[in-house]
Amino acid sequence: MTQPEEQHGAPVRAWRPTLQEVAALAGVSRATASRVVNGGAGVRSEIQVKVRQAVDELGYVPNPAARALMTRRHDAVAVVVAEPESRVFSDPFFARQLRGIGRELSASAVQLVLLLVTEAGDYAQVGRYLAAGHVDGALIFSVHNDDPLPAIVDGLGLPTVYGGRPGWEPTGAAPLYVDTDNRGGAQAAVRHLRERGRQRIAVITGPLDQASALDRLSGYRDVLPQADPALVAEGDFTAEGGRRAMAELLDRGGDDRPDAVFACSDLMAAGAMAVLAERGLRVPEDVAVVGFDDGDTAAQWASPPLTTVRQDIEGMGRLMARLLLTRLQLTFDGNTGAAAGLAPVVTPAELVVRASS
Amino acid sequence: MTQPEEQHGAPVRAWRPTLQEVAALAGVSRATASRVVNGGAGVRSEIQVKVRQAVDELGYVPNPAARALMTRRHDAVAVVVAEPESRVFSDPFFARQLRGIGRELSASAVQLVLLLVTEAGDYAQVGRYLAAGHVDGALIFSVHNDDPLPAIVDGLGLPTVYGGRPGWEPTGAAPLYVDTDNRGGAQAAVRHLRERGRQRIAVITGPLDQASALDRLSGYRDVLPQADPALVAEGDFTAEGGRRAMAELLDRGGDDRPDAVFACSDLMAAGAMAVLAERGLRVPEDVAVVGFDDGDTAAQWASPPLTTVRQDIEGMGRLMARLLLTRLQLTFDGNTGAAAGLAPVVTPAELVVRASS
DNA sequence: CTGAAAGCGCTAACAG
DNA sequence: CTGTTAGCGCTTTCAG
Repeated sequence: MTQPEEQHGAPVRAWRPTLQEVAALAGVSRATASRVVNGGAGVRSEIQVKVRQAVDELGYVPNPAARALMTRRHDAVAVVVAEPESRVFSDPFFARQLRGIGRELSASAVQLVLLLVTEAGDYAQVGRYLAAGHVDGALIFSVHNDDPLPAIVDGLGLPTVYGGRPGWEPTGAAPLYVDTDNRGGAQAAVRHLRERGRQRIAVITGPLDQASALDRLSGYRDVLPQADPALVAEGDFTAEGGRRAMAELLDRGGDDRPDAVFACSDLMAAGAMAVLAERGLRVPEDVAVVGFDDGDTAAQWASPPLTTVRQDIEGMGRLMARLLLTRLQLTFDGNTGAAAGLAPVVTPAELVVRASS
Repeated sequence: MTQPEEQHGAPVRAWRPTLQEVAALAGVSRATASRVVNGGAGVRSEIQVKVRQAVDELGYVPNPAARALMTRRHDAVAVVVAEPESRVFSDPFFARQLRGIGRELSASAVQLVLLLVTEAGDYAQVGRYLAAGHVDGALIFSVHNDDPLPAIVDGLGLPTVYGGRPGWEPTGAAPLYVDTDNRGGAQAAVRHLRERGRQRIAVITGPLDQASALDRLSGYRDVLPQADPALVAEGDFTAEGGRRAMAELLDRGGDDRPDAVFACSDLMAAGAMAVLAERGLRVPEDVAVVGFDDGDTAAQWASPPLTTVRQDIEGMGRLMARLLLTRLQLTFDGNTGAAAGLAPVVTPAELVVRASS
């Protein structure tokens, strides 16, 4: 008996059948067995059946390490999420995008490997992981302007798709990304407030080292180029940040307070509304509020329900995955992708009017 | 020239240095190079230096596939999340636990592979993935009573830790899990409402095929064994479910409506509060509300702020990871773990009183 | 259409 | 302490 005796019920299946044994049982060579396992192209169907029987009988599952060693493919992609301010996960935005990605990948039997960057030191670890060639490609989120990741994947030549337009100057190949029309959405939001007759429209921005935050601010400025600088407060996409920014806006103004505020995320809008409530200001009578995201929770459960800019978040996730997958396919075929007409995608952002404005 | 000519800036580093070349450059054998790369135990420090220089010079990174083929370890664990009702990601609960797990694993340089089960068919895919031996262990969340996953990992003998007590009868070894004191927390919540003088305390439960939901309901019944059955409504942990359940409770009662409600998740509490607001019922004057989770968003941003049962969500995630890691270490040492005194952990749940009750 | 042979890059005995 | 020798399990030319 070579198997160690178990002390408990669950048998640790330390030993797993190999292709060799499948071949032996089916009475064919390893090579043929391999062909069948990989689709069976060019194998007599009679033999295919025998091999598949053997596979079932033995419960054979290919060893991915061995396969990867040979093929240099892993059928896995990394999703890299940097959350320096531990923001990502309190925001449903990312979660929904992740779901879209998961759906799309699992349809192609490609594994999703989630890499969380929590502390600065993790960048090196993630870099090593990617450099080791664990995965065939990467999806990278919420890149800040000083983010080391783009340089890393660029240096590695790892096929990558970004979530949100990366704000850095492209050095090598043009980056592939999926983004919302942040600027257009912001314009629509601000225009809406103006059309409602609001005179002093404030904005609570996201962190200004991120392209999405900058773009939304640009949209605001497009519509209100002459706006009082005191109407702009920087937030960080979190509820707490929205809270702080709103308080700041109110404290600044004296009695010339804003009569509307465009918060660049729903979470910040929620924070802002909490402050307004505390100060006895009614929404929308005294101050109209518009958010951005429509990532369910915040917008729909706020009272009053939040007017916001909707993006198809899950769809963006799917798109990212799809883009990467075709890029990988092309790479495998020896094409770099850019040549094949792969290009960034910008999805529309649509204003949804509810009671808060 | 064997390397394909690049059409674009980014060089695809198709070729990567192997241990062989590191050894050659350092003037030692592969074996020695390998030893150095793996810590250098028992190698003259003089040679270690030479090898490390070669590693740096060449930018060598070990090929994980080759290594796994040999060692049968992957330094990766799977996190399996089944979200049949697409609930998981709208709930900050899971996200925070994930963060705890990520922190703990990255401290041990163990990779986190996220497996999302979205549709019924995905179970087979996840099963195959786990069976293939991609990972050394698994963390499994939100097991329902008919969940096929426990049987799968059990059959595979894959070291596993559950998030939340699995509600099935243990067949093999006793399952390892990390859970909150759901029952105790629920008792505290209901007792609190009773002490506040509430007479008709309703409960909005979670999905009753999940242990956590059942345990919370048990806590309610512990305190109010004689409660009117009409005061119990089944929810599903989502805001929308809470909404429906609350409406049901109000419609049932006639003018004998509840004067308090214990919602078994914050999200459901938020839904319930929305319904109460719509019907012109004040919180807490007319109906007191208590939630469960304290997963930031919902509880803190509700108005009025929600009284709820707090659990250390991130800590639970860390604990799960830690438990699995020590279990893996033991497995590697040839021990099954149960023998070594590894046991489930139940963390405390503490009532946090805010304005809603 | 099938089999034989040659590794992919690495680690783990086993000698020296 | 270090090198030599065998593979891990799989795919993939290349003959037949």
